[in-house]
Amino acid sequence: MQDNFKSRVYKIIRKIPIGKVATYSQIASLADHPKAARVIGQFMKHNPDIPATPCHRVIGSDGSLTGYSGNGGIKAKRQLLLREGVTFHNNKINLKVSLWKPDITHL
DNA sequence: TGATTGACAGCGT
DNA sequence: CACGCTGCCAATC
Repeated sequence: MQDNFKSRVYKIIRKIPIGKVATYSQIASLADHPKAARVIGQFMKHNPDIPATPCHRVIGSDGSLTGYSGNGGIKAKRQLLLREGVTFHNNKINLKVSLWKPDITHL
């Protein structure tokens, strides 16, 4: 188990529940590298564990879809999220409703 | 070892 | 509101 930034990112993404989405920046922040949002995208593109890493649940800071190397590209990504119950607003996701909340450990 | 890349973010126009 | 440029970071070639 390496504490590589990469592995950590994957772990975080795997924790994203269905019907929710997380932003690159947010994941990067959870991975202790708030500025490394771009790197997240690179790991996603490589996507070493497609079934385990729902990269389609990772979106831009605005709630807009970016990238996606899958078949259909952005369109497919949008469809996938819609299918999971994410509320879209034109071409953007309603973060107010669908943004994933990283483990609320305390409280 | 060094340089380039890239699925972002933020600010300015 | 839409588009463009710059800054940042780790991985990959």
